[in-house]
Amino acid sequence: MKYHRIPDETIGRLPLYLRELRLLSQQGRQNIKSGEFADSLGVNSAQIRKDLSYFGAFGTPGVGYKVKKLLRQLCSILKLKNIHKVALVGVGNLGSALLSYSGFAQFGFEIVAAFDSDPNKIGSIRNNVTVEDTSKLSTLKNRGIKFAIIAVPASAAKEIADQLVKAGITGILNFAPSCLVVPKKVKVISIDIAIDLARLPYYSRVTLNK
Amino acid sequence: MKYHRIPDETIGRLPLYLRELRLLSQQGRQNIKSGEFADSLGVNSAQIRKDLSYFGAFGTPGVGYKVKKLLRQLCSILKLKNIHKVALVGVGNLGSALLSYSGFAQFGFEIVAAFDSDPNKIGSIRNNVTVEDTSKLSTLKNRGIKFAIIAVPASAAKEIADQLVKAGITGILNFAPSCLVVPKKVKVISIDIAIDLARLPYYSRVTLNK
DNA sequence: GGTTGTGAACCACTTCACAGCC
DNA sequence: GGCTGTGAAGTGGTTCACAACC
Repeated sequence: MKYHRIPDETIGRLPLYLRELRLLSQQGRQNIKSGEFADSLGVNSAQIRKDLSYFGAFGTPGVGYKVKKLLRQLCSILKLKNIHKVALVGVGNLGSALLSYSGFAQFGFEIVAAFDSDPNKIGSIRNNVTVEDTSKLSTLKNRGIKFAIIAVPASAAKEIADQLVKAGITGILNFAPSCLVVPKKVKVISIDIAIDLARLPYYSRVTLNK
Repeated sequence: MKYHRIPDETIGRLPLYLRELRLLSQQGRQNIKSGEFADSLGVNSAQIRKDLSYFGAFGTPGVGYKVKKLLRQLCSILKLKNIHKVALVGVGNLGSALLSYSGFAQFGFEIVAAFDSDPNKIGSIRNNVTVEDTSKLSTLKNRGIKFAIIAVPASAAKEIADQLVKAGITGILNFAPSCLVVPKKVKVISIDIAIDLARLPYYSRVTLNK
């Protein structure tokens, strides 16, 4: 295939494919065709084949894809073959929930550090992680931690992001309702739960009966 | 302007504009020009003008937009002028965090009901909300609740979604790692935190030094 | 003079459709 | 025969650029 820039949209879908393949694998499925796979994800089958084709030819014409093999390939493409250490900043309600969230493990993520600015929380242990003072964020550089989750109030997020960048973090998952400005080499993915919720009413047909 | 179907992408950005306008309003700003507004959000200024133009002409040539007026217009477009009651299904770690999350209020959302299948949780009170048995989901129909948040394990999500649809819910914010199939009249927005995190390593330049 | 609102141009992603292969 | 991989066509969102307006 000729060279093509790989769309961000494609990268966004690959983890979804991975999630579904895991499910198929657990169900004992050996093979899957792009058509059936697409149906279960609610996308077009050509979309899946095209997405995969950016990275090589993983299937067999007339047969389909081997579930386990494709699973490994996707992990490799997404650089999920090794365990990734993650730092959590902000141990409030949301941060605490994230600390005990089991869903990260399946993609090889492990929260190994937690930070907060509240003296009452610093030093406490949650899910085997000791909460450290945010002034210690610079130590991440020497601890092999490249990813961070921001779960602090909007007012503090920009400052935290700056410190994370200085500490050599290359990827940030941001839950603060704030637009973060970072150098190009750092990737930020922002999730604002309230904003996602705020999109729903628009689509809701106004019904006259209550 | 001629008729145009309004892109989903536009609807996705409007709450972001709303969030930023709130900030500007709090700072006492009276007016904002699309150029400055765009810069603060990291988007193109024509994008903002085009997004708004789908709904009417809200600005003044040569001057810009009145912050408070635009704020009201956006609330109106997004149907956020009234309080929206929300039901939460799944009172685990994430669900509990969502119950005490203060960010929903600014868009007029209020979690007024919570459901779980765990007998130990049913009947308990959290954030002034009594946890009910999931078998009571059908009562939502008569309680004026049109939106729901799913925060249950993937294995239970499909079943819960079906029950929510039957109970007249028109919008779902889904945190379960599962593709939900619902009638067209129901809008689902899915957030899978682990999947968003799983996109980060791909973008991370592999550095040789640890 | 400066900014909005918007048709037109542009660009990028999606879908089609079929050659190639099993 | 059936499905993959992919160039080509289609589609839709983004950006340009400027007329209209304050």
